[in-house]
Amino acid sequence: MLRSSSQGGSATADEIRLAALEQFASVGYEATTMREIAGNVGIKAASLYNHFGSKEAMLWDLTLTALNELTAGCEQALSRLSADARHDQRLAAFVSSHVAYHASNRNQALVVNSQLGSLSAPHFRRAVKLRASYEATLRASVEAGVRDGDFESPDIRVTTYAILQMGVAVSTWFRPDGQLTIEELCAIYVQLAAKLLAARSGPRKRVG
Amino acid sequence: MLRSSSQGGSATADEIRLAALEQFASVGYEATTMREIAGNVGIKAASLYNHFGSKEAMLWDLTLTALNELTAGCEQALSRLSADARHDQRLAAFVSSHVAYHASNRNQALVVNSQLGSLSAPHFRRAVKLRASYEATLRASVEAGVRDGDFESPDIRVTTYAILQMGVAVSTWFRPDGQLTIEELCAIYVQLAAKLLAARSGPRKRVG
DNA sequence: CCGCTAGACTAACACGCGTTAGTTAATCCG
DNA sequence: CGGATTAACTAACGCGTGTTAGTCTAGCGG
Repeated sequence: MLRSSSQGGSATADEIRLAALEQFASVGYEATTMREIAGNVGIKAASLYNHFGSKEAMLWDLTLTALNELTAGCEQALSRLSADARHDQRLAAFVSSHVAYHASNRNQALVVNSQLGSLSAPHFRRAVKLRASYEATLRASVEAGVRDGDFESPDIRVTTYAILQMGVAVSTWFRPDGQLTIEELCAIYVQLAAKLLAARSGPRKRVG
Repeated sequence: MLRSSSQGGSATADEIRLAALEQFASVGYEATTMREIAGNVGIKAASLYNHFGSKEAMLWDLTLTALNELTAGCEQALSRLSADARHDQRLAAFVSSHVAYHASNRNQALVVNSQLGSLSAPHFRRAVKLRASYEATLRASVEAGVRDGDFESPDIRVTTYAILQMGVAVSTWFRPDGQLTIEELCAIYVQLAAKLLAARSGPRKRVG
């Protein structure tokens, strides 16, 4: 009875992921029923268990891939920079990838940002750790910039949260058919983050 | 059988409000059971119906008072300014009251910001309207400042959301026993908002 | 002092939930 | 071509939900 041995790869599993994600994002995990998810895929609730061991397993699957994609996007963006890139360039790279993710993957972002509490305790802890390490990446960047005098901030931790959070909020109001393209949006947020961290004297010249 | 005629005023009703608010904020409306709320008050679930007509009525009660208090705080802060206050002063007043509310009333803020979707459709619409008018207050302030050249922004709407959202996020991480007092916190956010909207040339002198 | 009301209680209902068991039709591999 | 596997199905279970009905008791006003 290894019902749940091959969890994951099939095309149906991806349809389920999509349906679950949409439902979790729009009404929340607790308010979503297995029968609704199944209905949106075109199967019966019991058949979901051929692909996922439980409802919570779906949420965990979605959460994990979302957090991994978010982190990967950020690391990729930073790795594209030359090793001696200026602080404002690193900041711009992070913010741009952050905002792009939250605009392109609104449902994933919504789930990660408001349904984590429905995970089992161990999964919740792992998710929080992943998110914390993502946040630490930005904080380190901000700290370095402040240390070198390129940035100025009344409070590094608070400012880091502010930058992250204004990007996260994009997932709640951005619409792809709206007035702004994702590229324009990223550019705006890069400017906003730069202003938030602007030093009174303007950025220093790098001392090679 | 006018069970629900006198909804509201008693001391028990307030205990219920408090218990429901805490539960809604910490695990969400859908995951909260009437038996849990009742248990935290020290009564049985059925007795809740002597004070509130339904579970949704509790959420609506909490939502409405939260939105009203938020709006009232902001209006009060703005009304304390002299009529010819500078744009940066108006901005500071708004941001300060915004952040103070979200730091002092974390549970209320959390409910308003992530449980609205569990309201009935009519109540949901009213709540969204109230929140929109609150947001419009800030937007108008930003627009006026930009028009007069005191502020500069790559996109007024996006910047308004950014300011609001970085304040909202305070409710998710602020702890009253942490390193920052609410006053310090407000001061930080006032500075951040000012930097976000800073004009390259610095604020103009007012032409009286 | 008595009747009324407010507000607690117990008991129960109808329903929907996540999940399991067992079965059946299609599809893939040797 | 035949056995095994995949993945759908129907049926059902046990439980917890929001809510209602009806009862009991303490306290207040006339």
